[in-house]
Amino acid sequence: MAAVRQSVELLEKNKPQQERAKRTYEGILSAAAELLVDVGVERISTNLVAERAGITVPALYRYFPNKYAVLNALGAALMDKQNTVFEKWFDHYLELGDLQLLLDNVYELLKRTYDVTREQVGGLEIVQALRAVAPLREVRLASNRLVSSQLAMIVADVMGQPVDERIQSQARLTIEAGYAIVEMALEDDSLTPELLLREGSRMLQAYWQGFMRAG
Amino acid sequence: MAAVRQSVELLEKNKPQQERAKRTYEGILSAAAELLVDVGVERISTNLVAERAGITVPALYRYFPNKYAVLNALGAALMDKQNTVFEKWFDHYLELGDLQLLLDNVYELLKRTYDVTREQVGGLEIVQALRAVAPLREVRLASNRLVSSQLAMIVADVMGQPVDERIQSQARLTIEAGYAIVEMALEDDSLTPELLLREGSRMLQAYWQGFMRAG
DNA sequence: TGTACATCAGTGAACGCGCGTTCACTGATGTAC
DNA sequence: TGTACATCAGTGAACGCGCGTTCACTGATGTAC
Repeated sequence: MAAVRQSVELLEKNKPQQERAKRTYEGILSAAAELLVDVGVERISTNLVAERAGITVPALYRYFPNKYAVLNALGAALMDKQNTVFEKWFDHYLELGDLQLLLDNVYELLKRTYDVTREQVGGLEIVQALRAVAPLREVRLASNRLVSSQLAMIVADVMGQPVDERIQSQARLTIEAGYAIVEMALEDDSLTPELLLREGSRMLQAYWQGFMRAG
Repeated sequence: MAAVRQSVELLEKNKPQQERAKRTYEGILSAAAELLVDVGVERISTNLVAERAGITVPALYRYFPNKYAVLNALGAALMDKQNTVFEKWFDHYLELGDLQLLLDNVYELLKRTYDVTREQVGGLEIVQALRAVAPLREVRLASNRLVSSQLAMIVADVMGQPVDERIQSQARLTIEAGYAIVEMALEDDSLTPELLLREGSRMLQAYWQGFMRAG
């Protein structure tokens, strides 16, 4: 009797080609981001998005098959930015082949991730929609798994160890904890973001410090 | 022009008094939990909930003013269970006045929180709805703040320190990270929950170990 | 123990509204000649 | 440089449906006498 959740098309339809179309496309994403803040995931609709973007609904349907595809595009763009921050940071400090240098600069990573998420309108709401909306959940999971397996591989390589379950889950946990810390810093205004990010980086440092002594 | 998000009534209306009413009330909550799994937060509606609970919609409105109140009741019940787990664990190991004992048993706390969330139908979905749905977000934040300020107070007391911002954010971060770990263990089936919870507890231990040496 | 009655619990029917989606269309843009 | 034409972009109108919410109501439960 349980209704099986139908799979949802998340891919975009027509790509915008002309200048005007690109503005429309961007306008849809901006409107969606604003509405995520103003009315929330549970209330957002293609009608509302089109109205706020100043276009008619069929124009939206030209580019997106449904509202999940809009949220997906929004989420994918933000995750891309976050992943880029991570990769740049990682590559930069890895140059010397010394993991300790990475550890010493965890705060910088958290702060940059925080900044990039904060700069995006509705950044927090987007990230939380990725957690809560089922068709998007898998997108987020896949992205986090990818990043953490890259992390696990490189760390194992530098330390001359095999990529076992232990190191995989350590990497996975690190990524997940990192995002949780950033989200908390965005969400909670009773403590300053800097303080929370500081503490967060101390936590990750302490975690890896033990591993590096043991390994 | 930005639509201001209206505040939403989250409180229940009539409390069920007779036996039959209690069954109806519980049936509403169970139906909502199932639907959270089957159709997701963005699709759940009072109509769907009433239908699945085997009652008519006005019967639901007898107890809840809207769907947010239903989700709120569901979320509050789960957070209560989680907080109870925490408090029992905390009080139990604090008896000897030794924080180290608490640290040594962090895994147990995470595992019990994991279990209690897993046992609730739609536990993960409920927790994520609490994050993503704005009117509920504050409920979750308030609960986490309360628990972490209690933690901060007791820890400061045992260590003979004042409750400063530093210790407050440390406690806050611990609670938030704890829940993030549990949620990841529930969400990701590519790594075993036990392994992830183990790693999670190692992370929290390493974090506090440094604090206790320093303090 | 029986029943009348007050209160509690749930129903059926109705409402206006915004939702997602599609259609045949008009208008804008860019380019081949 | 001008224009005809193909393609791209967006519109207006319409649809059936499920949504939240309310109403006057019937039926169930419990208790005073």
